Amino acid sequence: MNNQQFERPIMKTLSIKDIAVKAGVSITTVSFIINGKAKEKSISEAVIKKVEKIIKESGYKPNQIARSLRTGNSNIIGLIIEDISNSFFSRIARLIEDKAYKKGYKIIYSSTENNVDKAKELINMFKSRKVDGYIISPTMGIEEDIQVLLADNKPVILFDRNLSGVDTNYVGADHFKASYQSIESFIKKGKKKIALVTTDIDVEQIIERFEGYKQALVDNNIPYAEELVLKIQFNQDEAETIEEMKKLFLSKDIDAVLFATNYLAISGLKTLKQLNKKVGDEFSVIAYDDHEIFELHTPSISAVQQPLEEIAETVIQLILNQLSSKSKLENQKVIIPAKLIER
Amino acid sequence: MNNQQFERPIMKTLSIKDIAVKAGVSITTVSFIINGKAKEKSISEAVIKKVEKIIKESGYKPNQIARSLRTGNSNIIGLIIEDISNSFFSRIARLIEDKAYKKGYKIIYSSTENNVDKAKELINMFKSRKVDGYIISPTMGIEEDIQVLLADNKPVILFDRNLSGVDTNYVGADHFKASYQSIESFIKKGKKKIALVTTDIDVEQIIERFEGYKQALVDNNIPYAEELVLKIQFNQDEAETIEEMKKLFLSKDIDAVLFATNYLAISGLKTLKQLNKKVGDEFSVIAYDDHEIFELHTPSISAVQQPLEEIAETVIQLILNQLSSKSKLENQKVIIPAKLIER
DNA sequence: AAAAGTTGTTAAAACGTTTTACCAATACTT
DNA sequence: AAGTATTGGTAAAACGTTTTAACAACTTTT
Repeated sequence: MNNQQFERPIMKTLSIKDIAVKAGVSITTVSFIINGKAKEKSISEAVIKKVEKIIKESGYKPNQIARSLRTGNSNIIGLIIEDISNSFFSRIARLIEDKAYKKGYKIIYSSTENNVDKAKELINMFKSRKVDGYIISPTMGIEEDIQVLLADNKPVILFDRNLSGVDTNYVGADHFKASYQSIESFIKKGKKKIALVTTDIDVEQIIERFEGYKQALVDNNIPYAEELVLKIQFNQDEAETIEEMKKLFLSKDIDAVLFATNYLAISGLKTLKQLNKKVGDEFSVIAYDDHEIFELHTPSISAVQQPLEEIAETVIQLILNQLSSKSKLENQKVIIPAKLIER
Repeated sequence: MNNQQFERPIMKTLSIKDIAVKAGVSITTVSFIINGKAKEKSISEAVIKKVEKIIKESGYKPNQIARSLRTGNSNIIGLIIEDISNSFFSRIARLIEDKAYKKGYKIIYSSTENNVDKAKELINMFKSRKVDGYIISPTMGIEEDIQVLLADNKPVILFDRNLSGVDTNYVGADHFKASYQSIESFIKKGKKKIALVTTDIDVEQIIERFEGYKQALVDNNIPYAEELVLKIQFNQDEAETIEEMKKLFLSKDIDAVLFATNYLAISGLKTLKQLNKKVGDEFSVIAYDDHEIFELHTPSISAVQQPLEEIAETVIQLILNQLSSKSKLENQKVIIPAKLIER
């Protein structure tokens, strides 16, 4: 690498003081004008105009850091998700970002990779950056940290998965029901040997999907058989996942399978492709969480579609309510129905 | 909504002063210890131990806002991308985040939606938040804003697409060559009527793909025909895009098509599905930017794969170098080869 | 024995805001 | 004419750090 060096010219950035001096008024006056308190503080129209003109011309932007230090809030919302490269999360993130942005809030996000330590660290980092509120798709084990946030009176909205130990806001889909309905749709088609491929992480939404699966079987007089449930280790290498699935698909005379997450479904489709086994009348598949792939696949794959837009909207609504209210609002759990898209 | 109210208990967060008082030393001493300058400032071993113990026990975390205000930097890198819900960007973002994180830097990201005004706004927001450096996949029209950042001596790394007007660092794939090779691979298979579906946005990487397409044709004595190039308006409704593609695919006796972006390829596959036209020997397809869909599609779709890992690594390397150097380093343009994955 | 270092520590300024409390001058009431 | 509001504005404290410059008390060098 070529390390030829240049001198660093120093360009002083403008401060409120510079504006005040230029306008011949006090810092206070400028501050009032910037913050829209000019009327309230009865600053004369002439002064307002003059200061605003100078601000516009000079391109002055208040230092948000100083502002945050003084006011104690940052207009930033921390978003903690499992993995931004998962399309479910990236799409939610995008929606949340858009909506927050329109209300003057910015988002800092980070991925936990479903790792408790990283999640805790992220919460700490956000805390020391004084974010105004938290939107979290939690991992197990951060209950206490969330309690601390709540004790500190910060708004916290959990989404996608609830944390049974903590009493806070939650927005998520009705996973039990969606799972139940998926299985019922299999049964209506005459399926008998219905498998479930799920992950081994113990989070509420995964458990619910599992429960929905079991309950639907039982309610329809099909005995629940443990060997038809494959639990894939989280973060396991995809090749290994495919091997495990192959075993399942080959050994039992399975005629339908519900995948509890979209990435598992994708691995499942890869598995089927390798086995040269076609999805169709004798072998039905439903994926949990829709994905562009499923629509395009030949044949198209049915999927449970979570109402992303609605989830994002609710999440942002809840947090903004909390942020604008001086007192703590009562916690809400919002369960939104998910939709089975049959293809 | 139930607005039952609770009182907000106030829990004072610890400051360095609290620690100093508790330890019976000055704030300065605590600060030195926190910042690893204890040795250098010859603080006694006993005091160091005592203060560290108190810090650990109390769970004190320095207020990063105050720290930023004082030092003028934030340990935050701003990442500006086109759209986090596009898998190319979300995967890059994730890699960059991971790598930055390991070096003690945090990432704030935001999407521009390829909108100049939003991009400018984001730069301003990052500026007022005093981010230490910028990683940007730029839109046209923000050249000046970037110049301002550079004049202010902030490290800026562009990626994915270069901005011809600005002299700064850039990391991207060799789009011209990858496109050229894709077309050549078509020609080797005996294709004659090769179409290009691209977008109308005038960014360098798109133009390069177009140039590669043209050049490969010319070099192989196939006349370039304007009517075989379809430029899709950015952000256009997908239904309309599909209509336009239908027209193209039906009207000319096209035997191969290169899609200049992965989302266009996905729309293209949907179009073909609707037309009941199969990808295969008589109709070849290559997508630019790989996507899980392409591997899984029946038949599998060839794609140009950008070396995400390498791009992310280079980007982060460049920016960290700049950040740790007190003087400005010479700008670098790093072009990384992209790989055509034939499926 | 005076000068020069070293060791261990600290007071106070500075970063750029917001906000409280206050002031001066004029206008309105009584 | 005295008191009271209103208008238009400001000085200074505070937010929680980092860092500079200094100091006291020793120790070593001359």
